[in-house]
Amino acid sequence: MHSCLNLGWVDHPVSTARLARLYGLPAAYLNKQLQALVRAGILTSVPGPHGGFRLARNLEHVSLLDVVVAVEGPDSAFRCTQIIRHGPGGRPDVDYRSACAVSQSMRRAELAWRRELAARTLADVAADVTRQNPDAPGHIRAALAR
Amino acid sequence: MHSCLNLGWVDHPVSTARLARLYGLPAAYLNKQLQALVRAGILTSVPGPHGGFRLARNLEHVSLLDVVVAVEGPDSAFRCTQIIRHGPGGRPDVDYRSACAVSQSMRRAELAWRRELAARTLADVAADVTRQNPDAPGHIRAALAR
DNA sequence: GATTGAATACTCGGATAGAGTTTGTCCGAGTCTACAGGG
DNA sequence: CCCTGTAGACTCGGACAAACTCTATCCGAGTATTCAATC
Repeated sequence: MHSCLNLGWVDHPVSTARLARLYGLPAAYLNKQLQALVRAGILTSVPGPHGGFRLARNLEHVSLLDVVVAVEGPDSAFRCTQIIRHGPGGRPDVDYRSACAVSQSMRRAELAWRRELAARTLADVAADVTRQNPDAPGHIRAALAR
Repeated sequence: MHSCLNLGWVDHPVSTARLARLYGLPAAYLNKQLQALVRAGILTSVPGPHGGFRLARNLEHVSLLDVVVAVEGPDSAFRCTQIIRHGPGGRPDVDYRSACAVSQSMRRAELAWRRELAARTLADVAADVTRQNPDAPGHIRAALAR
């Protein structure tokens, strides 16, 4: 998310090494995550010299949920193992991921989490950043200038 | 959670082995989780023959969040590593777990999740179970009878 | 027959290994750039 | 002086190990029961 925000301040491709150096991160590892963002259509990659990553679309059109799903995967955090299928009164033909009352409650909670993340875009977060720390964009632009 | 619900149908201590046999679970592993629920004050343990676990308080007074916190631990699922502390414009004296805009948004989403879990008690879930499957309590009582 | 004592079986409780997922690393394929040689 | 070809360096991309968390297991401490011996 921070890398996406940083890319929002500039308008030219930035290499993984440059982005990683901002926070002292392992470049190869960050690259792995950025690739996931490319597969999700959030970033685009440019090979060769002067290449790197840039935003595929405006920050307004990228929700926090988009980023989370891209990095963490599409599976929900709570996974129902259908445990009561093997219990007394359990039927093999019922899908307890939707029928089990416990699973329903857990999914409802996770849905609230996702709803909150979906309602917030990276542009909203960027606005908060500039409000709280107006010279942050300048710092980032300077660090990412060619 | 299922074990707590099951204990809600009976009023005598039930051993780990009995509870585990309901779903074909490893008894020693379930015991570990039940111990966590005891430490959290949700269950009480009774040693010796005819011992086991029983509810420490009524299901109405146990929220899903209580169970989750007892088993998963008190730490939030999202942990801010204060990454921007090492970036340009980062200050060592600021706690970015509360100051960072990204962290704020993630925490807000997790708060929505916790709020949902806190608003729902095990008694609510038990009511759903009896509504959807009225003979489930009978099945469990029969399986857990001395 | 009632009581007391010890032995026994059953329970929880925390310390100890094994699998799975996340984190971190490496090298190869592709591409733009820059330079040198020739026209 | 301009053009073209080639070598080089830089980038992403996916395949490969290490660390950590979660899952699963084992054995010891404690307690109610039960049985037998005694009063």
